[in-house]
Amino acid sequence: MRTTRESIEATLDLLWTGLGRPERGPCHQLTVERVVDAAMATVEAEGAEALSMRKVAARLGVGAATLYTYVPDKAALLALMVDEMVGQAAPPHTRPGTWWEKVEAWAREDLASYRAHPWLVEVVNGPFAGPNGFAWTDSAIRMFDGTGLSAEEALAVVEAVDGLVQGHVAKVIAADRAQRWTDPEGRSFDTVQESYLLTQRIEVGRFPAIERLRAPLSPVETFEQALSWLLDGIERRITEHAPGD
Amino acid sequence: MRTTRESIEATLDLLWTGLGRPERGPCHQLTVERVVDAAMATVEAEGAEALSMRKVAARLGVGAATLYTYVPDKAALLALMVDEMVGQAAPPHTRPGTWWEKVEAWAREDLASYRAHPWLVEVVNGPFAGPNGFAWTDSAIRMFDGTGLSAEEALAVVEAVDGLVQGHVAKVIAADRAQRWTDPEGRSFDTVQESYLLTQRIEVGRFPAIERLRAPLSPVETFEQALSWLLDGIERRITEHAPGD
DNA sequence: CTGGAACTCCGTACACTGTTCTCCCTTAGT
DNA sequence: ACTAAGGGAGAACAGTGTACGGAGTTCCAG
Repeated sequence: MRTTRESIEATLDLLWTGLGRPERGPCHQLTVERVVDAAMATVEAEGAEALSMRKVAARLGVGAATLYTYVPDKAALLALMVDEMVGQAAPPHTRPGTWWEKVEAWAREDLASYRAHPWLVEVVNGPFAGPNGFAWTDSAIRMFDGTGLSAEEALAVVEAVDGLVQGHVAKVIAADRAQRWTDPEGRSFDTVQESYLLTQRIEVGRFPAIERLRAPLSPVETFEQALSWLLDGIERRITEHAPGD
Repeated sequence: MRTTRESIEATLDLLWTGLGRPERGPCHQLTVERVVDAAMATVEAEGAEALSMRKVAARLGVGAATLYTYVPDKAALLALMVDEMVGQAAPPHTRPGTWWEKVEAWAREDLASYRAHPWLVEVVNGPFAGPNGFAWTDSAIRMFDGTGLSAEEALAVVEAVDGLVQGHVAKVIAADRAQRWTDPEGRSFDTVQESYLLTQRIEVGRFPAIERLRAPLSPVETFEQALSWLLDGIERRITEHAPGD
């Protein structure tokens, strides 16, 4: 898992141009695409923590060391997986509606995609940018064509919304996991922790503001609120900035 | 790293009441606090990925298996570390100024704290809530005393801002790392990647919107923008909701 | 047609990881 | 003094990423 300069350039080559045929020696038995697909299948089935080179290799019917013919690193493999995943997302600027509707639809879809593929969260903020990532960012900036925002400002807005999504993703996924987990008697993690706290540990009056809570919002509802507030603020910025546009 | 019901309850006991003296057998050589402190020292010095039970044990001059007398799990140790860290943060509602100023100050300090202790990011969204976490949340809700917001809404606002912070934290930390990393010739990761892309791979016209970028904002500047937009939206909500308050 | 260079594939090995088992020895209560 | 509870820790287990070296394959130069 160590990053050397050689492996950086090898990874960038892989992202942008793929792997060429060898000029001598035996033909390739596999392709980079097949390796990436096998890695995606494993991670989809078993989660990010269970992704290992040996498992990917086993899925391809190949020795573990063979993967290093196609991919310099596990980090490079992850970068390829992320770019593949980004490539499957719809280009945001082609959605119908106003900039508000485009952003809202993209943000919701983004959250849903993270929930469906939780492994992405732990991996998406790697340092590498691939062609699909660039194409996506390009399209995202164009969501604000016609609003009068500069490209710089549009990118800042995109990163603001993306930041909000990613921040809530961690909470939503944690909540998903805490509900899915069950002990031998079938109780969820939340149930166990809540009953422990209520019956045993928390004295009345110790946390007065928390006691005022009656029906806290779910993480997804909180996300929807936060998104609308942020979009409100951005709208004010846009109308102030270019009122005649 | 497996979570069982026993280990959940043991962890909760540890968080809320600590570890009692043994009634028989030899005295404890260590305390839970010393184990947690040693773990914090290791993680502070070497990062989250390098934190291992053996290293913590070595720092205490003790065998690795001994730690399991004090702590049921690595997960429990991490939960204790997080609660300890949260306990060091200033209670948000005691800051001076309006709710806006309190939130802004807290958010900036939060971001700074994550940058100073990047290991927190990967660990803070665990399922466990300890006494310091509860106290902090309680204090955070109180930032909105006098605004007319209900406790539920106040909590939603807090989580919205926290989500924004956490989302940007990942980007800021990634940027920090990419700048700190250097190859044998002293070039940073960004430099290597950028020169690779500019000189070799990206044809003019492929990403027109990105080409319009002249001086993109830094991650921290983007965060400041996003925060002010979000606070704008929240202010609108507050004044609409309780205009006479 | 024949080296030999270049290359793929992969068994093995190394230095790690979290955790359990088992044994020894210290300690407190009776 | 005796017994049982329980702390301390060495060894082991099933994993991890990846470096190395050897075996076998393919192509090109002579």
